[in-house]
Amino acid sequence: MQQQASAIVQTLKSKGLRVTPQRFAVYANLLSRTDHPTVEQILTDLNQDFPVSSQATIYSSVQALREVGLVREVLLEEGVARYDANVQPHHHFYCCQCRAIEDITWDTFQPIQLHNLRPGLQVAAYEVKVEGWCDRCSRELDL
Amino acid sequence: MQQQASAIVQTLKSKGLRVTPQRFAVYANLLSRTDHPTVEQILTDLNQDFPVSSQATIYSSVQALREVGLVREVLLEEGVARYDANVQPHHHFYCCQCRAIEDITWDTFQPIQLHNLRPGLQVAAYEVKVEGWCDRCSRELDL
DNA sequence: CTTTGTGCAAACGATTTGCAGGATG
DNA sequence: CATCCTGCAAATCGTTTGCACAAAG
Repeated sequence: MQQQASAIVQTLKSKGLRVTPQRFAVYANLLSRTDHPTVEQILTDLNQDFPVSSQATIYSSVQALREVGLVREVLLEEGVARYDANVQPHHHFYCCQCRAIEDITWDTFQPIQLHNLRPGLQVAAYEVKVEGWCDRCSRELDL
Repeated sequence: MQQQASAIVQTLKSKGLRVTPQRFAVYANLLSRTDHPTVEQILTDLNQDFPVSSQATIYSSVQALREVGLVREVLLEEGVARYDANVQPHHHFYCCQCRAIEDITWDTFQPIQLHNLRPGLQVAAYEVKVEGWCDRCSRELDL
């Protein structure tokens, strides 16, 4: 998932997006991590050393990236949207304790029997959402 | 899922909840519908003819019902929490167009192969989230 | 009569929006 | 140079909270 800067620029252009330092930084940041950060977390990360982007711009960048299919929104807990540059279909594991989110590769599970759904429903996508405790948290809680 | 008023009262009491008109109304309302309403929608529905409850009280009722396991929160779209009195495990279908939510019974799909998950993860629950278009919307959109 | 719930309004936090400059293609 | 983006601040919207009063057990 790691890409050269020039490759990222090409990707953005190929989707018809103007390449700005802020948009580049947001997408590069999302590509470099797998923890599905919130806008707040991206903001903190980007502006760590010196100001790179404002919060409003991160919202709009994420929105733009989402509209062209380079980023997906992940809704697993109340109140915050998280973002993911991995747009390949995959499932999610959510730790109820530390709230970490972990990807589960698509072929971990056998395909769902969508033909068992009642007729009339048109399926665009699906995913399995698994909840529980990650290694560390289950150890700390003695499960 | 339809229950007598007295049965609802019994259920609430058995969970150690004080029975108030507002709490009763919220739970009865959730039991009577399968569309996973938001707090706003419950409020509108309850106060249709005459005032029954305030918004803040619905939030707190839903919270109380959730804590004793009579109601579950459903997060399928950004920005709003929806509530469901069906606490049996089941899956969800979400219509991207009209935003309707429909339950999918648990045995529609074969059990997920949880043992394929990487070791260390403790699973508490899972569900399949299916997205697409419902009958009406797929017809209107000519899919 | 003690404890808990209700309703109002104010507070909050995530997200959106309006708008005046500024940068991109 | 026309278009789109950025950043700021104000606005919005769902949800939470503080508090005085009321109701439940």
